[in-house]
Formats: sequence, C-alpha cells, structure tokens
Amino acid sequence: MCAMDTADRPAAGRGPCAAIPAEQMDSVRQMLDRIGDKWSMLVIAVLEAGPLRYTDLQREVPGISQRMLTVTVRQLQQDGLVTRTAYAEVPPRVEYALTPTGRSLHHVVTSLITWVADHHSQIREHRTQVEDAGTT
Amino acid sequence: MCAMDTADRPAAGRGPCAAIPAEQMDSVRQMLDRIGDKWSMLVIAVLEAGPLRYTDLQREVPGISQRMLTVTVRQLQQDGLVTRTAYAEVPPRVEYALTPTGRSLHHVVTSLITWVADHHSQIREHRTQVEDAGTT
DNA sequence: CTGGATCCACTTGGATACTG
DNA sequence: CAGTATCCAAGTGGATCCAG
Repeated sequence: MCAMDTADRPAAGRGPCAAIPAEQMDSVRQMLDRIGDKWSMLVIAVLEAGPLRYTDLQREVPGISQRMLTVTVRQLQQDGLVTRTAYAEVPPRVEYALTPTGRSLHHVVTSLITWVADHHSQIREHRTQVEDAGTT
Repeated sequence: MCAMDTADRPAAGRGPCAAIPAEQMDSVRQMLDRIGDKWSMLVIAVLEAGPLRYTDLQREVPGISQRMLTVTVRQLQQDGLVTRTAYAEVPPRVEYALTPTGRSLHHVVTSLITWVADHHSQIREHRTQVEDAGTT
C-alpha cells in the first residue's frame, strides 16, 4: 500500500511514494489532535469490549478525571465515534458505546497497543541511556 | 488479542480480559503522550521515505515551527526513534533518519493514515451535523 | 543552514465543589 | 449516578530574535 495516490511530489524527488500526499497531511494532523490526545484512544480501546456506563468507564481508564472523561466522550460523540444513550430511570443510567466508525478504529488501536507493548521497555531504556551519556 | 470478542454483553462484570491489560494501560498512555502529540507522528511518517535534513524536514511537514521541529526531533531522538547525524561541513548539514525502532512504527503510522484517509470526511460531516442539530 | 533562547497566548488537564 | 462549573497549574506551540 502506497499511502494513497501520488498526486504530486513538489518537494525533493524522493521516489514515488515519499510520505503522505500532503493533502492528507492536514487531515492527519487534525485527527491526531482528536484521537491522539491523552485519553481518546484509551476510551475507545476500553469501549471496544462493549458498552459501558459513565462510572465503569472511569474505572476502566485509571487516572482519568471526571472532567476529562466528560470532555473526551463528548468530543468522541461529536466526531461520531461513540454514542451516548441515557435511560430515564430512577437511578440515572447512561451508556456509551462505539459507533461503527468508532469500531473501525480497532485496527489502529490494536496496532498501537501492540507496538507499545513491544517497544515501550526498549524506549524507556534508551531514554535513560541518553541521560547517562550526558553524565560523561 | 482479546479486545474484540463478544461484542454484546452485560456492562458490569466484563470478564478477565476486558480491554487493555491495565498494566499496559499506563504505558500506552505515556507513549501516546509522546508519539501522539501534534507532530511526532508526522515527522516519523515523513522520515519513513528516507533521511532528511532539517530544512527539508520542515518543508515536508507543513505548518511546523522551528521550535516544535527542534523539540520534536530531540524527543524522538531521546526515545531512540530517530538518529541525528551532523556533518562538520562548511554549510552545516544535519540529517535525521529513523532507527529500526522508529521504522517499526511503520505499521502503526500506516494504519492510522489509512484510517484517517477513509474516515476524516465522514467525521467532519458528523461534526457539522451535530452543530446543526444544536441550532434547532 | 541549524538550531538555541525567550516571550507570550492558548490549551490541557487535575482538584474541588456543586447539581439534577 | 452522571454529570457541570470553576479555579488554577502546567504544558503546548507560535513568533521572533540571536548565534555558531
């Protein structure tokens, strides 16, 4: 897969499929601002196992504050990645679930988590090595 | 992986492998703070096509400021994702390239870009729909 | 050319308290 | 239970000037 088409390569002539088609560039950046923030990915990952209510969601994503949970799910809702279903019951119950679009993120989330699992120790190691090198 | 099985299920007790192993949870969050920031992914994506020098890098990532480019590449360097090679020439030349670890991110970057390409218009659409609904 | 350094606006995110 | 509102600290990121 060659990252979409080769519309134009104005920059240095670096082969047929240099990087991102540069039109996508901006879209990618925008979406990174959304799903690449501190919590969205985690919420999505957690919701992939099935719908969850507010409190459960907060418990499944350790460290998230009420504020950020609220903000995050509302954004994801606006983007059409999750749905919010409120049941008018005596103890209010609200359930969040992934939309098909949200579920389509599965592959991205999975590959990310897999990668992190494979490399995070290596990266932490390298980070301290660099610090130690400065001690010389 | 287990995060994708049994889509329907009561919310509460969700079994032993609900989503992320919860030890990974924190690692994933930390790494998201790194590679999920505004520019790292873009820089990595651009570098996948081959080494680039500072100025070229800045041109290939439209919108990035000098400061953020410097900050970003330095972080990626600390994490062992890119290398920085300075040539002691008359006009200083510095080249940045991916390390094997950095290259291992390829799959993540690719699936992300692909996903964005597939869904960003849909998301933008949904976002405006929500806004319009509020106008009612 | 390749940055480092500084100033500053804006955003993110946590803590807390309060509401339906 | 499921939020909302507010305050506040820290970080992000852009612009600009400066230096090797």
